[in-house]
Amino acid sequence: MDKLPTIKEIAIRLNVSVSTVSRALSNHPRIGLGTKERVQQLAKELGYEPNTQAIFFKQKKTHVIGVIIPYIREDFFSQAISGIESAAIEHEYTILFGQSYDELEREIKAVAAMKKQRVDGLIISLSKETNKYNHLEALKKYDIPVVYFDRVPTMTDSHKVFCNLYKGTIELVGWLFNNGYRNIAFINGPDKLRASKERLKGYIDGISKHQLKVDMQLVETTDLSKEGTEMAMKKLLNLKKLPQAIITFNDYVHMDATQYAAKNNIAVNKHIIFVSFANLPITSYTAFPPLASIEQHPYRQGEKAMDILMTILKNKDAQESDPDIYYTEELAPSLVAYKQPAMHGL
Amino acid sequence: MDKLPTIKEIAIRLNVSVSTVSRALSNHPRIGLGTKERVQQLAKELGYEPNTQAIFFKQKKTHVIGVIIPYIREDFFSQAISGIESAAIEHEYTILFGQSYDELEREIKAVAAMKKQRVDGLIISLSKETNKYNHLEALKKYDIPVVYFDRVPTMTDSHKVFCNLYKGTIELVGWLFNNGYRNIAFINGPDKLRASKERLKGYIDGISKHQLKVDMQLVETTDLSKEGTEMAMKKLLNLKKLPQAIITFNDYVHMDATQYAAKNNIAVNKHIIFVSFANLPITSYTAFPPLASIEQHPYRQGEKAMDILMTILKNKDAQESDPDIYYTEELAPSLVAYKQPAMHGL
DNA sequence: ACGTTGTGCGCAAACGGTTGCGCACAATGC
DNA sequence: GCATTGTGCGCAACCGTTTGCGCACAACGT
Repeated sequence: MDKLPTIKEIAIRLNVSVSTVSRALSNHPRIGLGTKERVQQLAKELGYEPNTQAIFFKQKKTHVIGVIIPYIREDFFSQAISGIESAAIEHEYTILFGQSYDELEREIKAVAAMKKQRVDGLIISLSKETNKYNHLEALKKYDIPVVYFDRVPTMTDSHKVFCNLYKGTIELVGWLFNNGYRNIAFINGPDKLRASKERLKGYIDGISKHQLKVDMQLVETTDLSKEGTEMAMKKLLNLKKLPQAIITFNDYVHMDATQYAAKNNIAVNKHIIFVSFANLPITSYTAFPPLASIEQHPYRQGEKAMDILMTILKNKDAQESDPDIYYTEELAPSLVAYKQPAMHGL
Repeated sequence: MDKLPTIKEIAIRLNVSVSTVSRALSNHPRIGLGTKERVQQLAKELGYEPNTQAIFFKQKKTHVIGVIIPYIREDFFSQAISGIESAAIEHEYTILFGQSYDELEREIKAVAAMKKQRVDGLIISLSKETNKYNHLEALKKYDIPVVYFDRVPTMTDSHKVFCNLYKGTIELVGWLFNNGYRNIAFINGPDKLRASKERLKGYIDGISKHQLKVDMQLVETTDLSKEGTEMAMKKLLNLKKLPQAIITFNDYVHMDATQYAAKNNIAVNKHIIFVSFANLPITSYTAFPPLASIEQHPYRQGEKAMDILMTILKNKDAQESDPDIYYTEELAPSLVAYKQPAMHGL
């Protein structure tokens, strides 16, 4: 409870000025050797530790970066934040944490909180609802750079890291094709999501690439709820010609879809095979794991986002900031095949 | 890039002193109505927002609390942090995030980082390795209160929130007994873990309570790795008399155990039924969900921990802090039964 | 002996606010 | 008419640290 030792304390005890103490501690050349030693000695004895709050305040820096994600419970985001943290530690930064729960309103509040705390930078994965960016533009006034990851905005004047799901989907279709599947269905996410648009484009181009006909009856969407997915599955299972394979939007949809299929007496991964996105570790324990999945490298996305942010901050310090440079890092997704599917339907 | 408006700015423009501006903005009674209005008007026009860093610095507060957990990827902890966050928002606090990855060394570094940032308080769930508390004791010097949750220390002079797993285990045994099971095995976690000790005590007392004989052959331990769990299962499946039910340390062990059992031609949840701890949402998608699970209320533990921390901080502000009061909140676990098991072996 | 250069250190401002105290003036009471 | 009380505002210190500048003194060259 007694006051922490300050530079002033040391100054008084040693009968020197605070500036001398400050310089002695930072090894300034103009300070005599003897004085330096006495200061450093006493500092050690007193267990002096500089008040970083005061320093940061003076430097107008906090050494804190904000991270806002939709849901920490989603494995994808907890991996991403781990990647961010690991990069942050290397640069001696710490992380201020906030969730948007996919709600714009919460996102705005979280951004405001970060602004209040004067974070040095912000890394964010946008909420599903985010359709305007005033709250994020506002950070420019405070000179707080923003790096987006995974759920990135459409505007080009922003720094971002993401996984190219267009290519990923093409790869997934290709893998199915190469394993002999032709009648490939797709349960996509909500239309307005960038992630959905990319996947759809990839699906269409992937199908076309192999000289197959794109049949929009094979494409359903889900709002990502269990019910939405079941409705989509119902339609697919009611088609005259049952699909041979189903691509799902992500592993959560996958799990709902396969569960529904199983309930409806489909031999999952035999009768119809399922492939997905996300590569959740947990799927290996599920009753019906996807036979292939597109890994989106959340950890690496997080690391990259932090690296970019650090570059921006360093440049800013060096007054070399060119406000017209925008960093974009596009990661290649990778297809993870869990098993070769038993050939079927050929 | 141009400077943010400060109180000084406003003072100069209005030709009043900074103190007047400061008071006008905080509605001090001694400031004339006219002046107040002019100040507030100009502040609005300029988009003035107080520099919280400066205020916090002066007040020696940060309005930030640190949270350190072992793994954010574990659903339990991501739920807990969500609970902490929700309570934090209510009190206008933000969260500085850190993981220990169950390593003491990392925990120490994370604590040091929090200390550096001068968090107002710390909420922590200890790493498995943590056997000494110097790094946490050190926070006392900085007057940073610590609240532990779930993985709490043994010492009594600490604030803590946890779920009584002793009672939970007794309940689990009782549920099995009531459903007709007698030959109940138990795969526990590492002996040194408090969580393991509690469960073991609960198991023994639960068994005894129903006039059954405690047979230590039915108790195995795992280091929580897949291999460790498989070894434990192997021993249990090799007993002359196969257990009728198996209690596992948590849902992760459960999944490894049931997977192993299935591979060895055990009809999981028929031949032997499985119950567990943790109540992961994901288990409902798994091939072999536990028939009952002990919910440990991570979200509520997080909320509670934050509430306690807030009480401590409030009292400290009011100078009413009695350093000898230690808050302990013991949550009752709840048993969640997924299905009534088909009666068996009677 | 005098200017030059180097060495060791202190003064004071600055970062952006808050706050105790005091001062000047007006209104009030008696 | 004089003391009292209230009103409106400014001065200056303070939080803990950094840093430009200047001062005093010594060592040096010539």
